[in-house]
Amino acid sequence: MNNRQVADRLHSAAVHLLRHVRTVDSKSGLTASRLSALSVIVFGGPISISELAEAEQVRPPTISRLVKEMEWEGLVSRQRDAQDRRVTRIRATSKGRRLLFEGRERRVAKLAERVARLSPEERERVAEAAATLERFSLPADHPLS
Amino acid sequence: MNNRQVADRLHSAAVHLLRHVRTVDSKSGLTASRLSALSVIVFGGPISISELAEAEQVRPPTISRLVKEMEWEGLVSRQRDAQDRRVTRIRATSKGRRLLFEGRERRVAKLAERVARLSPEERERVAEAAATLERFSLPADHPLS
DNA sequence: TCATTTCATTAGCTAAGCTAATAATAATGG
DNA sequence: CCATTATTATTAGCTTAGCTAATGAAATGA
Repeated sequence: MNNRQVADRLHSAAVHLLRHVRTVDSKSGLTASRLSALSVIVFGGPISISELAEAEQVRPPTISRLVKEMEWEGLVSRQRDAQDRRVTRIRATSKGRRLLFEGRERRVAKLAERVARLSPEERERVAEAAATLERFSLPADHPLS
Repeated sequence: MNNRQVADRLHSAAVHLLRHVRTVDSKSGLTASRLSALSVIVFGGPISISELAEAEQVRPPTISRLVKEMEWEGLVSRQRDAQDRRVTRIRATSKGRRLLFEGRERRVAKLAERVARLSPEERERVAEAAATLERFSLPADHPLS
């Protein structure tokens, strides 16, 4: 299998994998985008809008609105940076942290059902590849990398 | 690594992988959803709206609109089923086939850049896992499975 | 036959991406 | 030191893609 074929399979698998896990989101109140951003905020510490946008590979206005909504819902809070007053630092509230873990758990549980169906050999290979993938699909300077 | 951890990594990798490849879509005129649906139409032969919706794991109205737009753009054509006149069969036009291959190529090329950066061992493991994943992230009755 | 079921579409809502324009602040050069 | 430029974030307004509910049209079946 050449690079292109590997890439093609990865692409197709990723698309369908996410469609599959998305089915549990209605219960959690956290969509894929929010889960992902919240995860960066929780684990990547207080972070600015532009840093968050870059980490999430989207444009600042997209994150700006996401944060506004999450703030409204009490999942995150903002604080003006004392050194540079243009910047606001975003951090997760305890409610945000709790919802992240719950929402993640739901998605991951859904996926884990399928992981559990694999043969031990397949599971092993997928586990190894997942580690590699996790590394290579993040931008080099992603806060979680 | 337990099932949950494997699943967690897969989830995270899939999210960022798709964000990454999405950056090339503006040039192709084919978004992720269209690429995916068109792919099912091209390889899964003439197919009804409901079959397509199930294959894509979305609701019929979502596919209905997608097909309407792709038809408008000359990528697919419809034909009433002679046996059951409620059903329309969708098939790709030659333009649709061409655009699928081009659009896919762009996304996949973007991904392949990263695949190419892996060590031979990593690449091998990812390739094997991709095959497994492709199978397991599709519903059992997906036309491409 | 007529009541029910099935397939597809339409209408209308939400979420999440984008660009362009604007406001506020910081940094810089004359 | 002030005026200009650059940076950070937001707002406005557009698009795409998901959803449910309601509707029309065709098939099925009691």
